[in-house]
Amino acid sequence: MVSRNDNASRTKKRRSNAIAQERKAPDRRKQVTEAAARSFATFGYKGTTMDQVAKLAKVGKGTIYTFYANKEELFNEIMTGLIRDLREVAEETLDPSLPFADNLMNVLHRVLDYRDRHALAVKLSQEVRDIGTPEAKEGLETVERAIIGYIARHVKEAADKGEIRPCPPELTAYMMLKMYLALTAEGNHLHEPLGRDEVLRHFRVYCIEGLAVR
Amino acid sequence: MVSRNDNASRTKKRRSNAIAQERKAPDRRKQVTEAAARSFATFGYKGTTMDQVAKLAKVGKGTIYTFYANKEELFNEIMTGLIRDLREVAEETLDPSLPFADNLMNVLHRVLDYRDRHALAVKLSQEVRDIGTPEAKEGLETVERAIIGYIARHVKEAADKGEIRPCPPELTAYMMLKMYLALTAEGNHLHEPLGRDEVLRHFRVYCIEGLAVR
DNA sequence: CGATTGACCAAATTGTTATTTTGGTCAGTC
DNA sequence: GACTGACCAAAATAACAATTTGGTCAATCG
Repeated sequence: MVSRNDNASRTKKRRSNAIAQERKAPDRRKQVTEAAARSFATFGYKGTTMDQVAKLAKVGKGTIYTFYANKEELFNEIMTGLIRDLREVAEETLDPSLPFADNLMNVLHRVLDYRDRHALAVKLSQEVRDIGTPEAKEGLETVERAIIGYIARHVKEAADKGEIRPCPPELTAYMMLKMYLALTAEGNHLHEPLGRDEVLRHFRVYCIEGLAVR
Repeated sequence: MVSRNDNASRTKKRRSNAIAQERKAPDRRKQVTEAAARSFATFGYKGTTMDQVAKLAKVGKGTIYTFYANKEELFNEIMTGLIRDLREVAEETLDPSLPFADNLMNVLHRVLDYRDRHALAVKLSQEVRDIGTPEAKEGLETVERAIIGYIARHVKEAADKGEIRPCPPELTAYMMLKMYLALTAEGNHLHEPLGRDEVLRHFRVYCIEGLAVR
């Protein structure tokens, strides 16, 4: 449990002037983090060994532990990065002058393009399904909560502005995520995998406009 | 695989005039089937042993095999019964003179009351989640397909009549089922378990009316 | 005589022990 | 002092023994 690396992950010191990072001086931390991201996305949490990460990062195993106290912390960093990336995509797509529904569709549109970004989530879902790795499960739930929280804030805002009907924001965000997953999940033999445009079109109908004729 | 019981499940012969079933003459088949239904709902597929069923049914183990060739066939009968019951509830609730949306809500209303009828499905879902019993998984998928097929027929009909927007019936039915499960699934710590009325109210919004203001 | 039963058996499951793999450390190298 | 990889305890896996379970059928019963 305890180790000399209690504060390892918060290593801020990057001495040797930050600007002259130009050539050489391989950034160990980046190597490790990227190798880990690739490995987790390819082999899942269990399937990723620290030796594996070290080899992929072309780094001695001990080096990993100068940045991350243990495997779980390394995994957390990767998952946090996923959340950060998603939020970033959303943030730079959102246009406050547009209606909620348009923003929703635009963000969806962009997120759907990051198939590789999904690779991690897909692999982890499969891992949870097949062997139920607790760490993978918890990681995914953290991402879900983050996404739901993010959507919920915007739903509440839109509801307050009268752009959409009044509705419980959290539950609505939850339903949106579920619909998104139902439409995109390929591990489902109940319906064919849908193309990006179909996903968008159907999401609009089921979520925004409703089935009722008007 | 093969056995003397190839046609066991299709035992139709119930000699000794069918009417005088009044007293005595314990109906072995019924005993077995009901005991199995109770056992599967309580202990799941794996947790149910043939000895257990025999004891519950107060019947020798061999007797079970005069009606069902094996455990899987017995399980199938139970699952088929569940589908039949659900369809029956729907059928006797449906009123052709009412709009699609009203019928949908009415059926939902009635189905939500059969908590005990859900017990089997709930137990099997849990079993699939926890230990992934393939038979349980397949059984649930059969039920899902039946429900989706049933809903899809009515969706298509309603769409043809112009009662709802045009939409792919199968996919729409699939989404409806997913929404229902998302709203009712209690194994979900992402949101509180909803009461019957809340489920109904939200289902109407998310599925029929949509979030858009009109 | 056909319906019913429970001891019986092969196969699958579970419990147990031996072997290997893996997360994490740290003395030594560069 | 950043970095490494042989090293170790603990966890995972494989190999094997003991138990349980699905399914059978000769014997029994009504």
